[in-house]
Amino acid sequence: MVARKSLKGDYCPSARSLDVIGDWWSLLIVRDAFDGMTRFGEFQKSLGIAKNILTDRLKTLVQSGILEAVPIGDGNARVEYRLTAVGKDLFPVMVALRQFGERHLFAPDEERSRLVERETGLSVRLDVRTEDGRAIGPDQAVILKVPEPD
Amino acid sequence: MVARKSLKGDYCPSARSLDVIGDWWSLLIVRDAFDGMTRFGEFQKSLGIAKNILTDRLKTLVQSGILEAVPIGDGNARVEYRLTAVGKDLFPVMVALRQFGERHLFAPDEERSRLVERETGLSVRLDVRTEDGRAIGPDQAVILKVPEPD
DNA sequence: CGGTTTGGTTTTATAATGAAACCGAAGCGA
DNA sequence: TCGCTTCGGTTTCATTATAAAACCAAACCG
Repeated sequence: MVARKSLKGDYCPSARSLDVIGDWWSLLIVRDAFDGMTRFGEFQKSLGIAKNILTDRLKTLVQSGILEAVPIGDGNARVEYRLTAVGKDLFPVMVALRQFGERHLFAPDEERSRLVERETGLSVRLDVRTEDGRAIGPDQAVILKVPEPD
Repeated sequence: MVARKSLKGDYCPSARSLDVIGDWWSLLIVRDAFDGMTRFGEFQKSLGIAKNILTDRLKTLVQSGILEAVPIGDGNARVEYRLTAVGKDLFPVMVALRQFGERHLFAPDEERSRLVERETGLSVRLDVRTEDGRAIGPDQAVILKVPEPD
C-alpha cells in the first residue's frame, strides 16, 4: 500500500476525523463501545475481527484518545477499554451513520436495531442546523476554505 | 486479506452504512462532491488518490446509488459524477465528522475551513435529539437489539 | 495446584493499495 | 483539419495491510 497518506495536515476537519477513525474497523469498535463493550474478547467475538488487527486498532484508538485502557481489578495486566470524553463526542457520527443506514440500506419491513432514549423509549435522531436552530440541507450550506499558502 | 467481511446482513444500520462508505477513500470523495467537485480529474488532484483506486471507488459509489454518472455535453463518453438524493443524505454524516474534527483535532488557534449557511454565513452544526426535540448525550440512549435467530 | 479462559504475539498467505507506464478519445489552437 | 495536449481511465508490478491460524504467558477458577 505504500504509506497511506495522512490527512493530519489537511485544513478540513472531516478529513482529520477520517484520518483517526476512517479505517475499516475503528468505527465498528467505537460502536460496540457505545453499546457497552469493554473487553478485548467482547470486541473480538462481536466483530469477528482478527486478533492481531484488533490489538492494533485498540492501540491506535487509545493513542488517539478515543478509548482509554483502564486496568481491571487491582492487578496490573488486564485492562478494560472505555470511551473517553473525546470518544463520546463521536456519538453524533454514530447516530448520523445509523440514520443513513436506516433510511437507505434496509428493506421497508426489514428488522433492524433501534436507538432510543433510555428513559422514555423515544426515537433518537439528528438534523443539521444553523446556530440559531433552523434545520438546513446540503444545498444551503457552503464550506469557507482556508486560503492556500501556495 | 482474504475476503473482507461484508456487513450487509448486519442488523445494525451503522454497520451497513460503513459497509458502503466505510473505506478509506469513499467519504473523502463524497466530501469533495459536497464541495462541488464532479470530474474524475478534480477528485484525483484534490485527494492525491491513485487513479485505479479512484476509478474503483467511483464505480462502487455509483453502484451504491450515492453518486450518479451523468454524461457530459452531448457526446456519450465523458461523465460527471454528481451526488444523488441518497448521497445528499450523507450530509449529516459529513457535518458530524467535521464537528468532531473541529473540537478535537485542531489546535485552538489553528486555521480550518468552516461550514456555514450560504445566505446568512451562520455556522452549521448538529446535535442528537429525541423525536420531541430534546438534545441528549450518549449516556441517555440505548440500542434496542433485534433478537438473534440462533 | 491444574486446567481453562483471556488477551494477546508471531508467522505466513493473500488481497488491497499505490505508483507508474501506457492508451484511446475528446478538446483545442493554429 | 492537423497535431498537440488533456482527460479518463486500464494494466502492470511492487509493496503494504489484513486475515487466519498457531502459539504462548498470565490471570482466573475449581
